[in-house]
Amino acid sequence: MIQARCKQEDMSKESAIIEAATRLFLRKGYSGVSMEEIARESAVAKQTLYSYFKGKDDLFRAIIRKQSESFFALLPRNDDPAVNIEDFLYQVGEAAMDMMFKRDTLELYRLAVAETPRFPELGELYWQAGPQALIERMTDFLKNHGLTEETAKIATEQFLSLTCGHMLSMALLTKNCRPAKKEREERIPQAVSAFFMMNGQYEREVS
Amino acid sequence: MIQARCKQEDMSKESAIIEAATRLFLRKGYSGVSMEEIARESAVAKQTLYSYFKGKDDLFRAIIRKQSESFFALLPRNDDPAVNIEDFLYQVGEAAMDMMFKRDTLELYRLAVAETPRFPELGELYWQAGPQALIERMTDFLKNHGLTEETAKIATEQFLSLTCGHMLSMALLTKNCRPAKKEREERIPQAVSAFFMMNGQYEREVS
DNA sequence: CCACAATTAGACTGGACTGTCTAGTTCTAA
DNA sequence: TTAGAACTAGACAGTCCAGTCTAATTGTGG
Repeated sequence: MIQARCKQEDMSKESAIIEAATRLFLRKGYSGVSMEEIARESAVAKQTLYSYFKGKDDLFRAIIRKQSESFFALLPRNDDPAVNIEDFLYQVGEAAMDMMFKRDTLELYRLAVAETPRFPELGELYWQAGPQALIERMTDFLKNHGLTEETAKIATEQFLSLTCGHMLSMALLTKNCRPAKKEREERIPQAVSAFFMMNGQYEREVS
Repeated sequence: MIQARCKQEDMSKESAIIEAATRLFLRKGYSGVSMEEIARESAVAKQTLYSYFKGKDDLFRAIIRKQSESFFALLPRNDDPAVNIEDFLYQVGEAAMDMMFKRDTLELYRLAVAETPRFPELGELYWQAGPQALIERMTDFLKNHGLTEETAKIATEQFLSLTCGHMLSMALLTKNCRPAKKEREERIPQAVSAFFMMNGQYEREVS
């Protein structure tokens, strides 16, 4: 009565639940959402909800887990050793910021931070799937371009801190306010030139 | 019956409430604490609670407001123009990290991030009283030492991102795990030398 | 000693929420 | 066609909580 039927309902009950729950959790936080609301929003009976998921925490874990993985799957994965460092830095910087400052990513980040005391493994997971994964990829790339393990790690952390650090702190403490594309973009060349100053031994063939 | 009486109960009801509520909110978050619990913990009747504060949100706002101001009151406030830049950077870096990575500060930060959607003015307040205040002080200092407005602002943000950025992200997503003093201290000279590389025109008379 | 204010314990209201249960309905596969 | 699975709506039990109310107690100033 509430919603038109779909023919291909094989997987669609579960995915409707997941979709609605994701939307609600990202928008209103863990405590802000009730199972009834999720059931209503996904046009499914409460019983069905509980037949797919053991309980609210189980559903929440599943949602956030899936969501964080799919978010961060978009992180740049450039292991072409032919690319020079400068181009790589520009790519990573831009991709990382585009990703990090999307509304949904910020909300997920907020949610992860907020619920880390209650669901510590989600904070861990989020860190691993997101920032840590990016750090590893970037470190590997730099190692393949002649930096030592230690230097590569430090340079990576510094580069990401420079691009995202300040604006991330600010965005997390401000409702509905994300940095403008333009403002974001100024930070990349700053961070790139900082990188080269601190690792002066590398060539800079591009402008 | 529960607790021995104190003679000087003038202000002590209210301060007992504030103290207990602060402890509880920092430990368990907004939704995780009930008014009954606060009343019990501060050895006060529920009615008294409501005579001092209009409701849970009113109490919460008061607590977080006060707490964030008192936390950040400890931020370094060095406007002695005789101090050279390098010393200043070391001072600020150390103070900022000591402050930022205390358990209570991290919990407050987490709380502010978590409740920003619900209490936007608290996120704003936290940002103003904390990071923003530090940025302004540091920017002023640098302007008094010859940097332009724009350069000072950029250098400040970069310096703070470099010292705190990466470790803050990690600490927020990890329960009960703060970076060790030793690990924190390595970052300061890195950030200081980055500062001077990017602002090469300034003398470096100290090691 | 009295009047009044502050405080207390605890009951209570009204509402929200999780998770279960029931009884009926639709879908599907044999 | 029919049996069983999946699903539905909605009631329900049990818990928790914010905020109010009452009746009693304590402390204090006059």
